[in-house]
Amino acid sequence: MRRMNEPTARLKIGEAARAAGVHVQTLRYYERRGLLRPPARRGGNYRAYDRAAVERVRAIKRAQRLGFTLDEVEQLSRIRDGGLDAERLLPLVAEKLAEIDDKLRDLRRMKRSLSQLVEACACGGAIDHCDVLDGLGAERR
Amino acid sequence: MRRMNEPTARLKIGEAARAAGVHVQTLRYYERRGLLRPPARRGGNYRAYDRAAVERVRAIKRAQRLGFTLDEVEQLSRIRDGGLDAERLLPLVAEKLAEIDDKLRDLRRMKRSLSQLVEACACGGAIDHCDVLDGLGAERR
DNA sequence: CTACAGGTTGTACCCGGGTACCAGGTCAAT
DNA sequence: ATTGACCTGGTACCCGGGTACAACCTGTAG
Repeated sequence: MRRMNEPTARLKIGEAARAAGVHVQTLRYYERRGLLRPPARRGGNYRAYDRAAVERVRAIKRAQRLGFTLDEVEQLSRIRDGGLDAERLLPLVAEKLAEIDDKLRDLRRMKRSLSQLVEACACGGAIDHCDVLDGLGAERR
Repeated sequence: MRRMNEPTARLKIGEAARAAGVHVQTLRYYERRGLLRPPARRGGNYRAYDRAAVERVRAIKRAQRLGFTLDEVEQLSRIRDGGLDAERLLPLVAEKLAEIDDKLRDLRRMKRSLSQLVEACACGGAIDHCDVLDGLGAERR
């Protein structure tokens, strides 16, 4: 019996792309960029992806949504593969944490403004200092 | 006496750009895109910006940092200029609020992961499931 | 055997958001 | 009157992150 539990799935590129929620070309693009190690090949020279690759792609997209560039994702992974050198890792991560805090602050401010706007609208109201575009037009006016 | 308090500053483009923290070409680009109303002109056909324009640019940059595209900023301002039509405004804003919540969630998750990573490093440690890249490599592994 | 979906490499293009560069014009100081 | 910093419009280019297209190959179903 030659069957372990899920012996590394072997997805074709189209299947992997669907599984990861990206386009086929995106996978090839990541490979070209060095973000994704070239997968094994199987019959017909087809790329054979495993689940881990799919997860990695999902992770990349997540990191991207969080404001990391692909270059930064690359750095992070290189650091990890190089054994997580703390000396190199910490500054990078600290910087990212600071950025994240900035974004959190801005987003919270924005959320407050938008919520106020919605409320004002709901109250039928004249929103003359709407705080979102002239208001998003000024820190404070 | 022909002097009110700050009678709308009249900044040249370079001054306005410095004040707003962007490049001169960015102001012209925004003008071309219709994001910035063409400012008055003064002697020598120079653009004459007032403080409000500068504030608007700062606001645009803020909105952009929050993940709004320039097109969206345009929409938001058009809505506002059209008297803040609640029917049109609310769906757009609601969508943006949802997006903002998503981003907040992701950022908080990321922050947690990165903080854990930093701590683990500080403890000198082997961070094998570092939750940031294979971990940022997998939701849960 | 043929059709057809879906692979392969390669190169070119697109979009958003700027940037760079050019060949002048302008204004203030010297 | 000249110099230098800054302005003008116009056009071309760059970068990140894909996307499209061409020309060919593969493997399964009918």
